[in-house]
Amino acid sequence: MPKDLKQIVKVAKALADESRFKIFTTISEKGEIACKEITSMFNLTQPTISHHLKVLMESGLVSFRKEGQWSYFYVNKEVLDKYVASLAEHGT
Amino acid sequence: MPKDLKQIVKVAKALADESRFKIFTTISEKGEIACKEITSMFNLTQPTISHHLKVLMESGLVSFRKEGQWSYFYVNKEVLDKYVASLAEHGT
DNA sequence: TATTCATATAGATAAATATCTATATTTATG
DNA sequence: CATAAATATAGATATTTATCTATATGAATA
Repeated sequence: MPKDLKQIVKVAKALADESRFKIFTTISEKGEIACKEITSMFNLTQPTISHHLKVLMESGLVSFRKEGQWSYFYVNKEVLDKYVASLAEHGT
Repeated sequence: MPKDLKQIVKVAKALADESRFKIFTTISEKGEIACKEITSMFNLTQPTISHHLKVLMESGLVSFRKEGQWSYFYVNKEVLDKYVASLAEHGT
């Protein structure tokens, strides 16, 4: 059993909602994206997007940098890679 | 956005609970294991284990074969690999 | 400084779900 | 066939959570 089990499960949880998974995919595809633009792409309110971003951030999967009044979110690839690697152990 | 998004999210959901993740890991490590033995390894009742196995099965991550009164559960590696691959696209 | 714009937070609510107890189902064996 | 053993199902409950509206915070600009 991995010792960072809780961290792994946190990442799994972050990906375990369809809306949030789509948001994650969008961030990944864009490289960097502001909350505003994400909100414009989904049929969800700004606070709901903000909530999902928070969950993604708390899992470590996503980080952000502040630039003026904008927050630009991006995928933290090391965290994703670590999650992927920890699962890949169980594959072929 | 992947077209089998719902399937991917189902797998993510299956892994998004600590107990269930541990059960999954145990199945993977053992190769094949009966419900009974899993139950003996966790501080959860047999119906709860049975519930988690059902969720894992419905995600496709786990399959089983019946042998007499025992059900032997095992990881469906193609499904895991597909999940891992779909995530790895977003990594380095 | 007043206003607008981007994001975050608070609080409410409905839906999902992890867990339990009790019971059913299925298979092996006396 | 009766009993035991392994697993599944039903139903209840408490917790989690996805979403919303309303509001706060912080930054830019007129």
